[in-house]
Amino acid sequence: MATRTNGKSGKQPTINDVAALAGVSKKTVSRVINRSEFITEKTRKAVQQAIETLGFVPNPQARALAFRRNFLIALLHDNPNPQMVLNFQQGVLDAIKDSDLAMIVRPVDRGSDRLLDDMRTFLEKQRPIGAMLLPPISENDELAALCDELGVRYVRIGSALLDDARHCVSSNDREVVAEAVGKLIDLGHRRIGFVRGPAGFRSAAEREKGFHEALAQAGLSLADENFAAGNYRFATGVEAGRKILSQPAPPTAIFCSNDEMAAGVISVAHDKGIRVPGDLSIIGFDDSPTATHIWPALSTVRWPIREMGMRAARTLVAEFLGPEAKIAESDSPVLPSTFIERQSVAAPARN
Amino acid sequence: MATRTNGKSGKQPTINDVAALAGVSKKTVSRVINRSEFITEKTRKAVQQAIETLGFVPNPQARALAFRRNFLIALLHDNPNPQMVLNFQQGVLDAIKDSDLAMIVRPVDRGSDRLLDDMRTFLEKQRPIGAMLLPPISENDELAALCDELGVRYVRIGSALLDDARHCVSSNDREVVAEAVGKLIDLGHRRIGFVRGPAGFRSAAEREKGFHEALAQAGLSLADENFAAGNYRFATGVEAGRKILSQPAPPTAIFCSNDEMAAGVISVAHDKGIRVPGDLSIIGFDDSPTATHIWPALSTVRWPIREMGMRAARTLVAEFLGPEAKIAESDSPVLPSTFIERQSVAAPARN
DNA sequence: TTGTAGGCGTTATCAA
DNA sequence: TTGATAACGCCTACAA
Repeated sequence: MATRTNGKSGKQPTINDVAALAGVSKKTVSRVINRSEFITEKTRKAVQQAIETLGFVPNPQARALAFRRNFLIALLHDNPNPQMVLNFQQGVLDAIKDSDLAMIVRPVDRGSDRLLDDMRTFLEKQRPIGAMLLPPISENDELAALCDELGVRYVRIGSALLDDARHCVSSNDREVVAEAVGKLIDLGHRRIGFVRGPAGFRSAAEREKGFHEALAQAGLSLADENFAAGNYRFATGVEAGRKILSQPAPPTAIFCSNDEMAAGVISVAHDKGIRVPGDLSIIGFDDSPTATHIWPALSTVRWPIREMGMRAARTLVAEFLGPEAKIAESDSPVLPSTFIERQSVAAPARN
Repeated sequence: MATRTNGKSGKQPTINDVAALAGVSKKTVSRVINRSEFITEKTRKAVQQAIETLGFVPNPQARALAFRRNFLIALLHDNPNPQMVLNFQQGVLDAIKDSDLAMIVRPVDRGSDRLLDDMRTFLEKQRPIGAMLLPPISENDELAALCDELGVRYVRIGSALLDDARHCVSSNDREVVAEAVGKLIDLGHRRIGFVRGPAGFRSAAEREKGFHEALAQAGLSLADENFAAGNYRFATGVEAGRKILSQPAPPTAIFCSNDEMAAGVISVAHDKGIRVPGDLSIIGFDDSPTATHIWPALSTVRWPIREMGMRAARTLVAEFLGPEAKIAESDSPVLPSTFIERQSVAAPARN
């Protein structure tokens, strides 16, 4: 019994239908699909023609089986912040839009002791071409090693270079925080508070370094009573605000390591009748929706997260995307962040 | 040449390896994998044994090819709000955690005139078992029809019943808005403003109905000057606030159809020196992160979005999940929302 | 440059 | 209840 080759049996047309219509072998069609070089322009056109008249779409499942690899890229994250995850997804999808790739999303539990096993099962089952690791799990070296072991490409997203350029996309948190705090100093602020992110997070460490760099450059230092450690959540911003703003002579400005904590500090200021920015300037980090929704609107740092998503996808699977997706050797894996000035910053009322 | 059947060639063991080790045919192994009934307990155990010693995991790509169907469920959304999308994803993943299913995510552009074509290509390529449509694209009947045509199951998420119970998961926006506005009335508010969502959105219409229901029940009505139409974005909340709060005798309370617009109204109130909730009570909708990040914290309505994600997955693919995922006939597809009281609501200062 | 034969790992068919 | 054989749709190796 010959393979069914009619294109009208109600099913999707297959490579056989295309081959029959174009009068070539299915291998030739396969070559056209996969952009092989060894094809005469003439046959290529004939095959293209047949593909179009039939509306043929290669079956990804069959390709996946033959290639021993799924045309998927996986996004692994621990939900650092929804806006970021979604913006990143958007960037990835911008990059793979016209390709054969799809994205699967996998939230993971960074705290779980089964994390590595879960990831192994997931990667073995899905066999994605590559995986993108968002912070903070991107900082986990064991995960990267696991990807290597399983032959899954990976890219780690971070606040600083976490790996070599082929495996990393990052922002420049340290630099841009130094710049932001520098602006506070230029405005005349001398007593500047700092709310740190959670211990063990690279982003928290980088932002802290940037803060101290700026202070050191101006010959300033951070007093213990102007420092608080949070965990990037609103509630810890409130705690930080209560601690720092309860002093008789609180600082005239506070740099918070993310917007959510900055919102917490601002809300304490409102409670205490401290005017922002009149009495207190505040800077956050992330440019989250919160930054513009609170009052006054928050000066903050914008991560180019959508661009990072696009870059991550290109770093991972450039050859599956168009030629414009190619990344030059000279392209840095560091995508610069931007300081955004809004209403929460002003010169200090008095010296 | 016989099929390679050694389990040690560095590759994953296949069904052949299992069959060889258990001394049965591969079809029998297949039956065990797929929980066929026509298997002696004895052979079943022998096969199980072999599966475990080999650490065999069925290859999803091969299954997908043979089944002509990918073990995927697709999440289609138009990014209504990141928190919601991510919470929904989380719910879906809760549901499919221990199954063979994975989730692919596909943001779409509701405005694009290629929307239907894009969706068709996507669904034909990926061949997911089912698709989940988030609002507002869930309201698009053509999309649902497309799913039907392609043999892809679907579930539509909405603010009200958009389809029959097998194709729908919804909240009860109308009721809960009526309840929330009822509370304002109980507190003594008589002049209550309303900021509507964008025209053409079912959620906006449902919330509007709920608002008018509550007013009607108390014999009140909405004055034109206390009404504004927004598009769910912060900026339109600001516009609405400017319009409604510029009157000589503005309302003592405003219901906003989502949190983002409520934040805009509150920010205008701050600008004008109108105290919230002293002079003006505000209620939002969504219980987004913004609701707790602004000052004062916003009374709002919480959508059970994570539960809806879980329910959507179960509605779609109950038979792939455990028996506990089964949905009874009597289970309503409506998951009730909850009114959350925070600091933005109080009794009016004077009558 | 193109085609033939065979394999990827699973399920379906139908006979035993 | 089980198994041999043929799909599923595409790709690789090798031959022409």
